[in-house]
Amino acid sequence: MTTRDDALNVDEAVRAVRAHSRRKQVLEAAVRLMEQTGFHQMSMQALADEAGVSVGLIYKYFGGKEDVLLATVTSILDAFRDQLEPAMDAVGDDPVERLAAGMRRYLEVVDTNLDAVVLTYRESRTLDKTGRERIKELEVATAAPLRATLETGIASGEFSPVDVDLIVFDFMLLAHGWALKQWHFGRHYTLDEYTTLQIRFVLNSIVPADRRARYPHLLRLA
Amino acid sequence: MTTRDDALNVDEAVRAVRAHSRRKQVLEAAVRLMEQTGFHQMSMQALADEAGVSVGLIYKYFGGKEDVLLATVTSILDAFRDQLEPAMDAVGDDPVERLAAGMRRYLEVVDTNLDAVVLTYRESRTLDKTGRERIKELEVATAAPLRATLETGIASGEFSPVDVDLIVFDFMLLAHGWALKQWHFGRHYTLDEYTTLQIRFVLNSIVPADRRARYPHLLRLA
Amino acid sequence: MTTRDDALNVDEAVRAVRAHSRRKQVLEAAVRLMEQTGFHQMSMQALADEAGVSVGLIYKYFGGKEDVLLATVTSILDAFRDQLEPAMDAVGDDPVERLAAGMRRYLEVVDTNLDAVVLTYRESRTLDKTGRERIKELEVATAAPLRATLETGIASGEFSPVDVDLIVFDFMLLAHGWALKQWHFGRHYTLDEYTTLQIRFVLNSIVPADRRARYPHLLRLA
Amino acid sequence: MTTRDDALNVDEAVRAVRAHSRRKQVLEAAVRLMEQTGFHQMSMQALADEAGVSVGLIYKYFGGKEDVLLATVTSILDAFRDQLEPAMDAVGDDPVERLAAGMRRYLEVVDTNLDAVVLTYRESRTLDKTGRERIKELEVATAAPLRATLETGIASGEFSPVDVDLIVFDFMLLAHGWALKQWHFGRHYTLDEYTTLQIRFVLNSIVPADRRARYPHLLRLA
DNA sequence: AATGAATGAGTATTCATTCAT
DNA sequence: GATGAATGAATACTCATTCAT
Repeated sequence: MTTRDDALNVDEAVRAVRAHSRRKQVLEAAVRLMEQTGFHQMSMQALADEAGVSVGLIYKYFGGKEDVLLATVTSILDAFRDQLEPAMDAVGDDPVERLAAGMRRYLEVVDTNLDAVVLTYRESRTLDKTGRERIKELEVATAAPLRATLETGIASGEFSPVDVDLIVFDFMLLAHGWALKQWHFGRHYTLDEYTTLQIRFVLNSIVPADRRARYPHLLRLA
Repeated sequence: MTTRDDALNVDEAVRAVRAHSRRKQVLEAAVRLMEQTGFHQMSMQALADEAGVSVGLIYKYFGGKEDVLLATVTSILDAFRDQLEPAMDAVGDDPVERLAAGMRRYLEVVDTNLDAVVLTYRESRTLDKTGRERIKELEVATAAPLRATLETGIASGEFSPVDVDLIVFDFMLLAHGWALKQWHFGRHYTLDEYTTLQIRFVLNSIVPADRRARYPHLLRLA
Repeated sequence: MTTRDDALNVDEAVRAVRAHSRRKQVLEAAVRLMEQTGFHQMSMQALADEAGVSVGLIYKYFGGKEDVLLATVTSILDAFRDQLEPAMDAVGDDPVERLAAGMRRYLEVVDTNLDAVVLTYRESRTLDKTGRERIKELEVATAAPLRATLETGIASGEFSPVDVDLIVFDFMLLAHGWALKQWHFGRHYTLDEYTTLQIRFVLNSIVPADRRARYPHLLRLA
Repeated sequence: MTTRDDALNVDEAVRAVRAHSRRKQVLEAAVRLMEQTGFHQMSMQALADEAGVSVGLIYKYFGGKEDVLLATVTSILDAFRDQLEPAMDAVGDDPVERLAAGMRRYLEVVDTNLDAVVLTYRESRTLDKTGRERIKELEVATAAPLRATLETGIASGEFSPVDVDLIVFDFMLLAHGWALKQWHFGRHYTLDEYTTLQIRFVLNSIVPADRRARYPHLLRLA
């Protein structure tokens, strides 16, 4: 490889890094604004001001307003995907413990992205068909680790033979509920309380009665 | 009271009826349109066309576009409020049976208002503070019959001493999930299957193990 | 027909008249503005101001900016179509006299629409395919009376057996030239001089030498 | 003059050549793009891409977008100026032959610059006053050889005593017509047919009847 | 009561031009 | 010399709302 090639590669790398940082800059501003007012109320000018760039530049890095929305929602779902598995691996092999750890981390991510989660529900209809499909795929993929543990646990008897798909989506709904009904839950529970109660609610339903005594820290009544 | 007064009253009554019917006409059109495109995409002209009235007339019956939204969402929540209690009364006094019947009817209402339920989540941020408060109150009020039965059942031992408020909101989330995740659930379950599975999921968690045998029709595995 | 129907028809008629007058109002303003600056330089806001209406209203009567252009150009071509034949009929049956009269009137119309004619050349590429086709058809149709007289005259020997289509287009080019090269011709000739010279130029070429003496008022040297 | 000065001069020469080649590169790209879409639709970015240079560089060689247009149109008119006289000289001294040869070559240049000629008509109003004056001067200068021959011929009796200026402009209009009305003429004639017919049309009008027999190759009917 | 013509503020997007590297 | 990232002014079009009839 010649020096010239090196220079080119360096240039490209620099550009890629800058592009990524610019995108992040805009996406973070977008989340901040959409939290307050929603996607439709957010003008591109306002977005530019909040991000500290010019309007025109946003169009260099995004296809348009809708593309900003898609990227915003996608980046949130990526956060779920990247954090769930490590958290579950950290507690060992017991399916019940793993599931509980996954749920807890899931809720932590929801809590740090409260408005972004709400956004996912509010604005998905705004996206075009392709965008919506992408989101749905990601949402399913996001919960894969929970699904896997549930299946393992059912096979080895730690869980009742429940409908895996339903339970996973149910838990996601309850977790998203922390964001969706924040106006209610936020007034009555801390995140920790909410997490503990929901984990107990789910496990109570799917751990066979004769095995519950093994998980007093998870299932003990308040 | 004179004849003239009577005439006036009749006139007033006629006017009131007509006004009510006009409002309904517009609201139904609004739901149809918002289902397809969302609130922001719905123009007042399109609403007028769909409702078969003129634009100007809508402003006689509603304060503005946002008021149409508020009225739309409110009318949906009213449907919940009006239908839950009768359905529960129809099955007698047993708290478990009553709760199950309430849940089933709740899900039926969700199913006949799929898009309207989604609307509730999508557009609530669009409303002003007053409107949002009104919606939240209604949503809480809507579930009151379920809450009451749950409390009764806990007091009499039919249910474990769970957190009532949480369980009620959890169930509402799961019920709304039928609409919110229709793209997923609609492909995998019929409404009846979804209902049966969710009722079992909830009851499994909150009916004490030693009482479950009494409700084989609700808790028997599929 | 009932009174109600009459009322409806009257309403419709009123609306049609108003619509036509509004369109004319806008088109005249459009010609004034495009004369000065060209189509692309004309903003819809400026057009609205010049026409004395609001921006929104223009969109009630026209599909968009390009539609305004199409309508403008079309209305000019209509003027040609409506004026040529009467002027030719007024001078009787002699083909040479008829042709000369047609040319003269054609040039008068060009002169009263100087900028509009230039517009036709300048902005036709701006129109979409359908629009361009429409313009071309109209332009051909516009010259139909000239074409007919030329054919008649060739058949009866008043004209040499020239290529009719070419001569007609040639004359149109020369007539449009009064507008297109106004910066040059306008400085050297009056409209009347230009007309006389061009008619003589064309007739000299297509009237057989032995018949020229019959038209001293048209062919006499200056 | 020192070696150093020589080196500088060589540098300057190299730079001048490169600059000239760069300009040509951009102008050719500009013609290609404007042919397709017109001046206003051509973005500087698109021009840079088509020319294979960066946007910034265009601003080194041209004052701005309008300057590119002026240079483009000017370069086309230069082509006319450079080619007309040699073609006329090649056929000898006879004014009629010279004029015919000039017309033929003029039309050949039009044919190889079809879109550029149209451009001249379309975009002239886009230029500022100075630019427009420059174009007009060039256009007059362009036809100088035709004008000269016509004057010579009139003096020596080969041509009737016509208005020289008018005839020259008339011929230019007819020649430009091959480009302006290409949509019509292109379908009915080849370039050669069009040329022959137009030359005959003009000469028939300006060569005295008693001299026409001398030019059977130019005036014979098809 | 009912209409729909008219308004004009609001907004996504484009693009000529500049300038740090 | 050469690049292309960054700017921000400009503009077509939409649509909630009003009001004369």
